[in-house]
Amino acid sequence: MAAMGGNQRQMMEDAAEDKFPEGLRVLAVDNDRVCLKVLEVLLRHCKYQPTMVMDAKTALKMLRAGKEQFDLVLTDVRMPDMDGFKLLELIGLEMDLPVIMLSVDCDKKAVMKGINHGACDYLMKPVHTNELKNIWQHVESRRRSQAISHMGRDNDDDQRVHPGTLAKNKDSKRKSNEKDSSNENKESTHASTTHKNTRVKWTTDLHNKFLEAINQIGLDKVAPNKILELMNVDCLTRHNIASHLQKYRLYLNRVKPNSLGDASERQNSSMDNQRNFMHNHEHERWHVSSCGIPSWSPNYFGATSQLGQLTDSQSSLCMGSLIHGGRMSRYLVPHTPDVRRFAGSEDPPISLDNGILDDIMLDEFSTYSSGTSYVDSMRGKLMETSKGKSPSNLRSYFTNTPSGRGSSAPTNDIGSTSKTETNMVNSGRTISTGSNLQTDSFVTLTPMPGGGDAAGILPVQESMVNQQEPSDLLNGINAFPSDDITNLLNNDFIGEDAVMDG
DNA sequence: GTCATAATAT
DNA sequence: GATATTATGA
Repeated sequence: MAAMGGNQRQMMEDAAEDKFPEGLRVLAVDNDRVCLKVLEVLLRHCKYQPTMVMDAKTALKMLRAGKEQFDLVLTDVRMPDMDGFKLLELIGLEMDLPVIMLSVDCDKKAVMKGINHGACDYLMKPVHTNELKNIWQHVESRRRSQAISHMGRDNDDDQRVHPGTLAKNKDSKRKSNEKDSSNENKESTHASTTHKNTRVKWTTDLHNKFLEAINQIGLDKVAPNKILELMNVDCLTRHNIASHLQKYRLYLNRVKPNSLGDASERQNSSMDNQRNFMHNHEHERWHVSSCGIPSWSPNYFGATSQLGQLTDSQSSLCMGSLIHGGRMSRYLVPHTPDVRRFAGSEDPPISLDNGILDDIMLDEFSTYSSGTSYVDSMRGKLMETSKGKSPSNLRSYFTNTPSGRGSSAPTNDIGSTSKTETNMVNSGRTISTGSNLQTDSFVTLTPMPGGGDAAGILPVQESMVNQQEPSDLLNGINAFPSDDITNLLNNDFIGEDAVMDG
């Protein structure tokens, strides 16, 4: 690594001298035909090789296609289909290319926005030849910094550079794939448009699409390629899906381990339950879960982050209700996006007329609020917790993932883990009762292996959730104390007839 | 297509 | 440092 010094540097310099500024390949994007023409003339005048495009989407397509290699992108800020900032952002995400913004607007904010989004320069229109003469420097300096960053690495012969601003590429150990991409790169000395292997962030939207696809296919027939097809999302690969699917399955296994009891029997009875449930709770089943909150963490499939995402006021609303001996339904209120409606009111409307679910629920809660010894003891613990003891040990029961550092065999843990989880459900619930938990500890409540996970699995279509009546949501959520209910909820995803409404 | 595990992010 | 998430390779 350190052995590189002179030689490579010299080569870089040579390359730079050979190629810049002449022949710099510039992709210019502007929806204004006249501006574009002027720009083209100027660029040619500067001995660059301009390619002119009138809209950002086309530009992006060209860049993604990679047929032509570009060294730099010049883009207008204001464009109808996709503005320059968006284009800038996407380029930053997917490839390493210097982007220069063009605008008639010399507003400081706009400039800052451009720079913050990763633009390497911001030029005012009309652009002058002198300014264009210098743009090659951005390419050169970027190239240098790339080379330097490569010098710090062993034998890493590809052209990838720093992580992008919005997504980081992993560019360390790459094996067979690496060869492929470096071969591609050899087609041209300009590697600028090489795509980064971005790390996919599974946002709620993405996950919803994923679930939607699974629902369409049926969990038993599901396969990465099919999902990929149905999801129809650019930039996603089969591998991305496979990885996510793997995680999803692990999750399902964890919350509904087949190791407990007779799997087929369980399945059948749950299916019956499911039908009943679907009949009575046609809406709840899909709405229980999703909060429509953009980022799911730490337990994506469990609803863990839902409370984690709550604002302070929402959290305190939870606490308030709980502390006052409220029923479960109350503290669940904040799970819904509709909580804001209640933020200022004492009692959200709660209806509990959902037959079996509510009976179960009421049973559960009457027991728990009337103070059995078990509950009392747990409450005691709770109070300790709320006095500052970290409940993280409890949390681990809920957030426990079978994969530590990838080395453990997930399936081995499942049986025992989930059993523990099940046992912990009550304590989890109790915890929530009395303490003024921090959001973090609160989070532990939701992913109960029972309905909690059902809630987690169900993250579908936030819009639906948003429209949902709080009472519906509550009824759905309230289902989770019951194991049976839990099963049937889980079966919404497992059964073939799990169809998402809407 | 699935799984185990490595790499990376939090 | 532990854990979660995602990528990768078999």
